[in-house]
Amino acid sequence: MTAAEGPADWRARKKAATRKTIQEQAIRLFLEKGFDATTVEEIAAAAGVSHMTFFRHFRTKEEVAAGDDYDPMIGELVASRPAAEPVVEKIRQAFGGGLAQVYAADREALLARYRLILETPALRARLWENQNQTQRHVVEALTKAAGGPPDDLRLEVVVGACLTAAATAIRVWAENPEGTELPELIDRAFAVLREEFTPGG
Amino acid sequence: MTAAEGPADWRARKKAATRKTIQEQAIRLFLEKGFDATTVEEIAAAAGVSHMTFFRHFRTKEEVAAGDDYDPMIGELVASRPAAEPVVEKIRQAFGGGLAQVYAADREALLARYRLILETPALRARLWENQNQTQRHVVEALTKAAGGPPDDLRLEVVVGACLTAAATAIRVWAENPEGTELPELIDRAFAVLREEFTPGG
DNA sequence: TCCATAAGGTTAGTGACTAACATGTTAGTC
DNA sequence: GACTAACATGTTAGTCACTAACCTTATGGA
Repeated sequence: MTAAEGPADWRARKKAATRKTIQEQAIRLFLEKGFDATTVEEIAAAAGVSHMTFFRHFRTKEEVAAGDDYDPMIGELVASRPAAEPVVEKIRQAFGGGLAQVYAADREALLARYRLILETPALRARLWENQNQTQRHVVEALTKAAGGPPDDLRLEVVVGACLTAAATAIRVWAENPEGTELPELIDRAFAVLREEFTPGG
Repeated sequence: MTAAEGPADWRARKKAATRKTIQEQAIRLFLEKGFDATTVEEIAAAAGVSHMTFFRHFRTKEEVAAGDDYDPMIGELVASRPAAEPVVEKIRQAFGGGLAQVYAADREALLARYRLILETPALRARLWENQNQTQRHVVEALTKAAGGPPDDLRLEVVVGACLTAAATAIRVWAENPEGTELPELIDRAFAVLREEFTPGG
């Protein structure tokens, strides 16, 4: 209770704390016993709340493990790149840069989370839904950054290919984290796009 | 009961007939009332079976609407292309060719099914899972077709980009079927890949 | 003091999906 | 022609994700 506190500020903090506790307990249990073998009831109990509170914070059991917290950020990063830069390069820089930070700060957590997702069908499905949503955000950001809406199909295909490349790099990394490091893999994945789709081919 | 009938042949036929009935009734109800508003119990009743029979034929409610019947075929089509052909061209030809047939025979059904899938979150997620599975099949087929396992990341990225391009074309088509026809869109999507990822930028 | 608000709890559902067990029908065997 | 194994299907009784309606509690302001 120092001084500068908004009206209902501590409420928000408490709510965020509850949310964080739920998420931590959920991830812990998922890693310990597997996603399917963990019930929402257990997660709620471990977090000291009722199962309704769980669902007030997360719409589904999948969302707590594979929710997408970074999505709006990616859109901004892409939009804030120099206008003259080619689309592929914008995405590559935005994505690579954003991920490098998470990677440096939290490599082990990122790895554990992705392995969990990749080995759980329900979470994999959810991850793709996220990727598609990211794609929509990026396409929207790029459309706004350019003048009029240029070529919908073109933009969607390019962004889709880039995100697929990035997702592939992450997948390959998670499957063999002892091998090449993630940033390097992302570089390589984008290099493949450039090399493979040349007319001289 | 003519003559040439395998031992347990008519069993298989009856089973296939039941499966087909369930699927037809399911799709009909999904299109009439929406996916979420249709219960498995209703589908089973409409098909004249119990809900257990439904689950013996389809593992989940999603599978009956967004199951992937063509997956093994794609693998074979890709593998049977001339070895010298670039990977992108193999996939483009295999995919384009296979889809053109379905398209010519069943355009309306294809459209209805895709619209249903695209407007239902649960089915969209399932569709992505399918695409990933197709990707695995194609990568496997190509790895086998080549000699040793060349570059895993390279192949995964290329195949992923191609399938994403095809999926984007289908999506754009389903969202606006009055516009450009699907085969044309697929051509364009692949053209975008070629044009956009050239080193010259 | 009293009331509005917002986080959380309780309870009673619905519906997808599973496991265990029962039934009828057909294919081969004696 | 009865006998049995195999198999598609049915019945029943669950578990668990998720929802809706309603109640409780605690804070912050009037």
